Amino acid sequence: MRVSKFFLSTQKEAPAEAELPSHKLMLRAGYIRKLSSGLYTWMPLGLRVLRKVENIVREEMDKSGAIELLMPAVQPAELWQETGRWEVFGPQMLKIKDRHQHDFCFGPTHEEVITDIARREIKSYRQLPLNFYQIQTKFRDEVRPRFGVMRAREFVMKDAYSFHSSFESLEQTYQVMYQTYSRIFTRLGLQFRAVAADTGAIGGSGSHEFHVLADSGEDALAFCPDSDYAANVELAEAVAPATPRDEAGKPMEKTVTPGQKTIEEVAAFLDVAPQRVMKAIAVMTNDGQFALLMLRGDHQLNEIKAAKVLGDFRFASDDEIRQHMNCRAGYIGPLNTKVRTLFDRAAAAMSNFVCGANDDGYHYVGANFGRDLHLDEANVHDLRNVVAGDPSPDGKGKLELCRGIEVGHIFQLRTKYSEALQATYLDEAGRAQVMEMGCYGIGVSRIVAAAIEQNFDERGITLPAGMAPFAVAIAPIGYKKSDAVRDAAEKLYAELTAQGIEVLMDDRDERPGVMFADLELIGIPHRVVIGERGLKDGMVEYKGRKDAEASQVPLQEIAKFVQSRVCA
RNA sequence: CGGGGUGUAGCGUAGCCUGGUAGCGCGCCUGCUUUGGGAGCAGGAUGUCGGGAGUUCGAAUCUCUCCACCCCGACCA
Repeated sequence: MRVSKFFLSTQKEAPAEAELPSHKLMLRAGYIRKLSSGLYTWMPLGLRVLRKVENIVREEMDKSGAIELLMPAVQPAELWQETGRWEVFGPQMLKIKDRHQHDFCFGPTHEEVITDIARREIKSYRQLPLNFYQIQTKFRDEVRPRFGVMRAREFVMKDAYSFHSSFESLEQTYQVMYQTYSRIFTRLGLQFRAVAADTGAIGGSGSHEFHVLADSGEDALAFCPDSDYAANVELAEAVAPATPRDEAGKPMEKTVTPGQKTIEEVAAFLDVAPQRVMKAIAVMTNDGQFALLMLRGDHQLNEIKAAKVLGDFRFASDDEIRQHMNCRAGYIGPLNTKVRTLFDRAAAAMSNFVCGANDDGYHYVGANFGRDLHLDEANVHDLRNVVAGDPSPDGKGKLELCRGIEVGHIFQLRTKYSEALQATYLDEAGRAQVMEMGCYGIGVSRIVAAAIEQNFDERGITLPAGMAPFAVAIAPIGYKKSDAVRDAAEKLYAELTAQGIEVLMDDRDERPGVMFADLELIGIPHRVVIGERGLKDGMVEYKGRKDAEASQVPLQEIAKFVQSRVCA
């Protein structure tokens, strides 16, 4: 490709709205342009990268035995009403009406449609297992689109759905997908980690997320460097402390703590460590029940874990706290109350602790279970986020934390959708059986942003070879003025192109600085500079995008040299 | 949805508090010179100052209102 025939639209300055390096660079390099919140055009250059990702995903999916199809983006409401998700999915689903006022949605996901295909087309256990996939545009009306294509409303996703006549078969395909995903992210040249995950709204049992590791990632991940344990912090189990509670010390005292409401304030005021203070969080469950969640002062509530015990809940308002506890938030404690109180495992292991006295301006000091309040083991749960240094749940070391960008997610759905939509097949005995299902997603467009988040420097994008928009750039200096330069550049361009290498020839006759800056910004892994200065001695210059120094290569050898670098 | 903020040329911004000529850098167009790290000189084009209403002799500037976008918290690939 020649720059003169292509469309580069680089910018020196990034729009003010962009925060993340990947977002800024994608805009500056002219990969994408924003149309509206969460809606982006893939410009010619960015589209090449997106297609690279798509193709690798497609190749590996095909290799895994999955079969590609393409479902409609627009879906009728009836199907979603069958599974009950027309209501459940909520405002994230873009609902639209056709000219007959019939309800449709722009598909946020395709379980309903594929399961409808399955129930119509699959009759016999002999046809199973099957794994269908598509690469397609989804729309989710995100509460807060951000970070460019990282969390866009319209995005490209690879989604696969498998159907099985037994759970064992589902588990097998799940394993195959796990390995396929690992291969895909490896081929893309990304640093990633697979973690055990919460199954969220889609439901089902087994689930893993694949994360590209990046400090700007929205998810916190816990992993054990001494074993293969890895889980999203949402899910990672905080095990109960191994050491037994200390003996109760001095008798409990009610202490004045005027104006000291937060854990930090109370701890500082009483001159104790925050982990000796018990934190109370007041919530209202969906059925209107008021409850207290007790945590160690230095720990954070994990709302997903709490919801598993309580069902959906929200934080109680100040009025509700006053009504049930007869005191302000900040002075709530577990003593002398009939309110339902749940304790985190670590909170339940505290002794001689500080807690609110359920009396404005007072805390108890030296409180102890057994002596001062009864602890019912049935009320002890894992309610907190793990922190670095917590023991690994597999008992093989200590957890570390890192951050990641979720780019893939695999689920064992089991029969949630097949049952709702009556997707059945006939087994060996001729009886109708509900199919087992799995589903497997990859955020294709998100991968591009995540990859850049992991691969950039002060000059621009440094994408791995598998994703780069072009493999090689040729920068001729004095393209119009010097016959020697132009001839050498044209010859190299023809030679490399004939080898099937994707070359971008900068024939704009721009000044060198402009060419270098552009070619580095847009992330081309290999660059050949051809100028009269070098040609006098029969030399041209080669520089890898991540190399510190350029090297001189004889003109006669440059084609072979580049070829070997590209194929390395 | 709640909280905070911003809207001035394609991009980045000054001006707003204290009302009176809309300015700068980059980019763009023309010409000449230049050609190994975002060139120099000369000339040029581009703004309903987010929309509407109000106050005022006069509004980018003050007031109200709507809209859009961004940032921080609950969802997801």
